[in-house]
Amino acid sequence: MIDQDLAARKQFFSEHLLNWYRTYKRDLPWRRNKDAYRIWVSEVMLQQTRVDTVIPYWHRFLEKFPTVQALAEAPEEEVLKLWEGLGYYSRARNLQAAVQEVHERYGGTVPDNKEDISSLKGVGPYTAGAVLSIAYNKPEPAVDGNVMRVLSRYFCIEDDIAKPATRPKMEKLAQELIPDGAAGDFNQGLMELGALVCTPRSPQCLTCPVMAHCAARLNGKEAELPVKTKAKPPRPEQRLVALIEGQGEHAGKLLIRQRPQEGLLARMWELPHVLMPAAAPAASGRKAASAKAAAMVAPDAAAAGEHREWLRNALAEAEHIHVLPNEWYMNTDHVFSHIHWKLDVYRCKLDAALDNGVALPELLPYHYRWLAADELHQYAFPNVFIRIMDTYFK
DNA sequence: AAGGCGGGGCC
DNA sequence: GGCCCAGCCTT
Repeated sequence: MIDQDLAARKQFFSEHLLNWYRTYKRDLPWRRNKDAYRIWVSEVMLQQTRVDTVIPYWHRFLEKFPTVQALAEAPEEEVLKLWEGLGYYSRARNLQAAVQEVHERYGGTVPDNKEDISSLKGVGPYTAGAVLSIAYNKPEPAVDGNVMRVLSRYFCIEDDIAKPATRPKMEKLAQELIPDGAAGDFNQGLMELGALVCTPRSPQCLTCPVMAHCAARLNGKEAELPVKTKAKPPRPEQRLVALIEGQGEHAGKLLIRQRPQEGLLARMWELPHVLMPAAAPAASGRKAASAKAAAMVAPDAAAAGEHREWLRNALAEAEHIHVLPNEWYMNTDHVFSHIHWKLDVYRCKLDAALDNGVALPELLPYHYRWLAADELHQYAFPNVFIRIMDTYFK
């Protein structure tokens, strides 16, 4: 394509996308004003998370922490609790740390320049560009997955968008397209088009404001673009969960623990569980009754016996929690991007004959506590454990 | 460059 | 029930 055609194609895109956005944009709560803090919170929540999921979280979060100062001074457990179920919990911890820095170093005003805002925890190229353009109308690109998909189609770019090296190229292009004085609306329009029209599968080209000059469409390649290598499948982990039921003064309660400070689901609460080493092929465990019904099939007797023994030994050795596992209760799955937990849950009692104290020293990796049904709201749990405990408490 | 880090929606 | 959606961090 000669330069003049490319320039015209860019000009057409910028103009028509901006007009389309201003006519059809959704009425989202964080679009009601230009408060940089409110927009920042929305952008962090929207990382890897859909708009419909984010809206109720955003309302609860802003109601509880309406200002930079309120979030800066909040206890971390409260922040984590309001993030419960959204996933990627480091986003919440990074956001609070960053807001504390804004409170202390910038007097509560979110920085309006690339260098300062990019130095904040959890603020990468996308979030920096989004806040600068949407809140301050600065001509900075905000390239997320939607934008890469839209640009790769409209300009028929065949670079693999899963490769980090593709990003700078897309950012340069996105910046060149920003119309004078309209960075915020244009950047939001790019993402809005990706979310509503130029969707990952079955793009709605006939309603697209820039279809007339879309290179992928003109070449019949809108379904093949963007090029994106697939992620590796998550590695499976068989885990055994102890549903430890209190007795005596703890009757009706379950034993829960808080995860370590760092790593997966850091500082979240959960039911105690242990990793079961990959079973030998001979004792693989579960009746292969039609794969479809596998959702709730008990392990066979031999596998359940191995499970109970492993659960008892592992909890005793690693945690000094001595349990007597009883009957299998349920199974469920929890899939992360990189791990696939297959959980078998066993009802357990503490072994009265052995050390069954649960006021354990801080030296242990986990911190244990008894939980009553009406105390569930006080702790932040990953959804998978909420499901199990809801089932148990009815 | 590659891997760690959650959870939900669509077909 | 298997497919997809992905920014920022650390290593």
